[in-house]
Amino acid sequence: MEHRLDRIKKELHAQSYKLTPQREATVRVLLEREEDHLSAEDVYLLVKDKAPEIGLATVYRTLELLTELKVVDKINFGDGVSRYDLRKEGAKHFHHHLVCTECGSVEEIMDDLLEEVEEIVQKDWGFLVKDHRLTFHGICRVCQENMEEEEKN
Amino acid sequence: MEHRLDRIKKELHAQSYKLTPQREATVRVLLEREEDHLSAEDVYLLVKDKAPEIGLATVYRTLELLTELKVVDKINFGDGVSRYDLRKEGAKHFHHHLVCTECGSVEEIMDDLLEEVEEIVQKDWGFLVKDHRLTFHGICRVCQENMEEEEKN
DNA sequence: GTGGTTGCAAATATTTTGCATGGCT
DNA sequence: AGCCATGCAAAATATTTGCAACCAC
Repeated sequence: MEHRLDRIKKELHAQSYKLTPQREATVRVLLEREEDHLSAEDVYLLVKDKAPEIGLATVYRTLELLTELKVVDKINFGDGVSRYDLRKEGAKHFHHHLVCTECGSVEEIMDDLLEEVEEIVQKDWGFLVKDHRLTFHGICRVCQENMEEEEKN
Repeated sequence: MEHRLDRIKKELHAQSYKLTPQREATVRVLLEREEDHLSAEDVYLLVKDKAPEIGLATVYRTLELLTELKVVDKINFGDGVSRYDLRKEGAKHFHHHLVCTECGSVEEIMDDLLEEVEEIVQKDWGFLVKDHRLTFHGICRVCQENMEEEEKN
């Protein structure tokens, strides 16, 4: 954890930004809740526990900064809210998501899966791929099981 | 064109919705500008040419309705705006996009490309895939060529 | 008349910005 | 002093909702 914070600190410094207490508190929240997909508001509320004086605007500014530095990815699942997702260390690409249309759960997939597809896109469309976003919509294992249960009744 | 409009009309009727003049004008705009990725505001301005009395709220309501009926897909490229994209006729899945980070152009890919990946997801994660969203970010052919030009100078 | 539909205005929600203040070097 | 960063409030954007009026059957 501290190791990743240090890394982020270095990346900030490399661009002559500072790791202020507010920024540190924000990054810590993101590290602690890595599996979640927090909105700016979510982050704000969690950061307020650590640093009660912080303002929402600062959280937005910090998240924007972290997005620029590619420390987080800004994602959007179609509700009106942007969510922020920490990049895995050393990950070349953004990871994928499985969004369940029944229960709304979001599962992450770290495997790349798209290497072949990217090659096709580069070859056939002449498009130089830098990153991707892949989200599957469907029904998660748990909801499938629940639906089978219901059918029995 | 009329054929597709008819189809949409039937789908509306099947759910006891009507194809009002406002809805028709909206659908016509979407059909005419199929290659584009229009925001609600964009659609509104275009529809106003055909039906000047229409209100923005009606456009939003129509687009929401069409999304429900799976006539259009609501997408989001990360700017704060939702865009609406007509489903290709008979398309099982949403098509993919290539977003150029240099010039902002958006190219569409109709090929499926993901069949194998979906099988993996179903098998390894027990997730029943219904649809997907895939967007590649990178540099389009034209911008790549421009960048090569510049390097020569 | 009934029920879905519309336009307008107001309300909401999310994100951005202006500006005076504060902290660090 | 100079500069980046912050908090607050106001502004800007995007979208949704309440409601009276409207239209078609």
